[in-house]
Amino acid sequence: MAERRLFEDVADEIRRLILEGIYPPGTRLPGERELSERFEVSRVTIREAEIALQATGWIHIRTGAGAYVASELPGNNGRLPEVSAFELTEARSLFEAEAAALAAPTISAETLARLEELLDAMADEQASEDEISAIDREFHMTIAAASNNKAIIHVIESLWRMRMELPDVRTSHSMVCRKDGKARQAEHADVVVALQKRDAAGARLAMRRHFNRLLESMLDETEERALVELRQRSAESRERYLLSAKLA
Amino acid sequence: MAERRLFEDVADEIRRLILEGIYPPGTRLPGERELSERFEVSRVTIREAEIALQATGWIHIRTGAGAYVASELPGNNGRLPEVSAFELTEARSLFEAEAAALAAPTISAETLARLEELLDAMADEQASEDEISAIDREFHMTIAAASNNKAIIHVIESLWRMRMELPDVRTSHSMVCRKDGKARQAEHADVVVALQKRDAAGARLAMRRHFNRLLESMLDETEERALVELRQRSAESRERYLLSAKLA
DNA sequence: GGCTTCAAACTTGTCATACCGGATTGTATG
DNA sequence: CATACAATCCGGTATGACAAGTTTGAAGCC
Repeated sequence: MAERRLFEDVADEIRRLILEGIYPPGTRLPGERELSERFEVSRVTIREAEIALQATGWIHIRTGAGAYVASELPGNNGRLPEVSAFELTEARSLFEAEAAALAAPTISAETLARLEELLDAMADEQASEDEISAIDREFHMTIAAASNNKAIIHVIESLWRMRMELPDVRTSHSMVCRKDGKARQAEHADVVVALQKRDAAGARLAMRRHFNRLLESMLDETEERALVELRQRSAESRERYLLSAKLA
Repeated sequence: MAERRLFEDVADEIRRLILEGIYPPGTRLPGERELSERFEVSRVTIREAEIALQATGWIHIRTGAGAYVASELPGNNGRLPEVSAFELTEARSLFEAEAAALAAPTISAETLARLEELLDAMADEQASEDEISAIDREFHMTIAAASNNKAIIHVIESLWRMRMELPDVRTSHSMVCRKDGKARQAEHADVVVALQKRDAAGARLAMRRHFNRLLESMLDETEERALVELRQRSAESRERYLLSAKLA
């Protein structure tokens, strides 16, 4: 069970000490030799821990001088913030709609052709959930890329990462997406049609409708889940009351 | 000056080999002993390089089995993409306008009061460029925060980081911002007025106007700087970038 | 023949020790 | 008082050794 590597434990411990303010930003950590005595590990292990911490931006090692706590802790930088599925979908609704509007006037024929291919691919009944998801991603990222703006592409990419990597969001989506295939298909098609017409306002509207429907589905799903829980709980209490009745 | 540490060179080299496809994702790297012979360094150094690569997500070390290239390379994840000042400003124009529109209906009196304070603070003639910049940041982030959507806040925060941390973008801005204080002041005030009226469309428009003016200033600046060779191209860019203004 | 078992071979994990060269610091010198 | 220098501290790297985990293939069993 304790199959972790030693230097990882040491790194976690040092990170903790930094977070607790024992070693505030900018200060110098004890030398490798002193730390190796304090943690009762070899100097090599301390070095490995410090190298891992340096690679992730927590400290910064100066040859011959010592290891110093970074002035700005990594915190959430690079990591994903904890957002709800609602927040994420709302943000995508706004941002991806603008990306589509921006792409509409200048989108190329090749890109439009690719989008149509993706529409067909997604219509395939016997595709797995993962495959569908990959196609969905490419559809949205293709439109984002057509905005021709690397900042926008980066933002939409990071929103997609939240969609895939945050557990709560992932489950929320997989619940909603299961039976919404048809609706999504139609909405995607609407977006493509607007793009084909080079209609910026239309593309924006179609993209917003897509996400707003998703938002509504998620709200329904939440209500449904709450209802199920409620029923289950009342069933339990019913049982409990019946039990006490029997006992009486 | 080139006093880099050995293990960093080794790590860079291994990273390069991975990127070049010599070691495709999922494959196993040669053992530490073999690598130490090939690079003509000790096994300790190889270990340090591999630990640094693992900490940044390039490889994944399995005790007793070997080091494997990560199936999904980190690429730019976490790091800032290289975007131009134009792209960034265009993205902010679209996204921050939507954030303001979203914030307008529900923004609190306290937040509005804080925004007015910030307006006054920015009007201060004798503030340094850095202070102005900090106030500017708080102004935009306060509005983003009022959207009450953590995904949106995260996105706008990362856009601000690009503004501050990408050298090219930074110089572009400092050139434009130097004499534009008055214009910015008025535009910020317009945004606040619209928010006070809980006018979503007005807030969106005011925010777009703010960034579009910035965009035009930057284009002018570019033209001035490289008048001869870039005139043709920047005219195209102007058309291209001002498309987003027309869409409003 | 095909499947299971298990030990040998290989790999990473950690350690102790040694020495080099850069950084710091305190002291002696002008 | 400022400067130069040397003692010392510290990180960087190398070597060799052993512990512990994984792979692999052959022996043995069904």
